[in-house]
Amino acid sequence: MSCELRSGLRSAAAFDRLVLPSANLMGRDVWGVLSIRGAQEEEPPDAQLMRLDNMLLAEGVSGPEKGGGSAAAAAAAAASGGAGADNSAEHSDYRAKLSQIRQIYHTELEKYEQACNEFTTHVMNLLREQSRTRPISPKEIERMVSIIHRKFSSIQMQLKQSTCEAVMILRSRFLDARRKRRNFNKQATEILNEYFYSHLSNPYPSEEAKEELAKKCSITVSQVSNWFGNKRIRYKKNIGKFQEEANMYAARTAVNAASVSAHGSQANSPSTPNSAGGQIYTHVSQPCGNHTLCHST
DNA sequence: TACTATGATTAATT
DNA sequence: AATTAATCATAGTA
Repeated sequence: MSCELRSGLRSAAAFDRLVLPSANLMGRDVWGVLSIRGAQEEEPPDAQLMRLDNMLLAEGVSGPEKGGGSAAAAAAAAASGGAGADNSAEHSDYRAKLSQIRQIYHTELEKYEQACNEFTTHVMNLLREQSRTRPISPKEIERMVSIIHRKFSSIQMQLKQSTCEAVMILRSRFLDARRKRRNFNKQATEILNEYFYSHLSNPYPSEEAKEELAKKCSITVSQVSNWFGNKRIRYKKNIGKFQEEANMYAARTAVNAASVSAHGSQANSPSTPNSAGGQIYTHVSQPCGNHTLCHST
């Protein structure tokens, strides 16, 4: 199910330029409109227009200047699953692109509005001229104006639709974080490895520890969790392969541990880095001492 | 290009 | 809710 979706996204990789379909909608036969009798058949899906408006508003494209954007992005991330709830690096990228879209949208919208006004006054002038040669009822003028406005608002809707599309594409790309996976920098990996190997007998950092690591590595807490999850399983699967690494970090942190003992003044006892020279991490879960099976009740 | 390393995601498990 | 195990998709490399 998600495979189809993903493969779809994969192939739709041409999103390097998030260009809205150009504003040449204006070039369409605006002039011909006036001669068209049945301007009524401009399918008037107010519902759809509302939907578009709502979405643009929700995504922070049509809302107030700034501030709505991040909220919308957070909402979007949360809606997707919540795993990528707090990315700041990617977030800024997302926001930058979103504001790009937003800017285009606003410029275009303004252009349309201006064109609409210009066109209206132009037609009015024409009518006024004609009124010298033939009588023109106010009703007719009204009708003309309403036709013009209807036409322009339909063009506006297309703009809104295109913008929505662009936002959707941007969002799906943003959400599929695997696409632009980056390796952590050397320093971050060092820090993580250092922690891992110095807590080899129980490589499960607490929430606070994760936060600290995240800060040190300039990555998110969920990334820290991911890293430890991956590391644990991969280490366990092939301890031999990691032996070298383990020794290296064990030696390194042994030196470190001598000088650095406690830098924060937490009430809690620090994690007491057990120097696990060659210790093999074996799932230290001893919930109920003697019992092999610990059924609740 | 094929292979490995690695970060992210997902379903299952507890 | 946190973790495991499997898997995906890309980055880095031979």
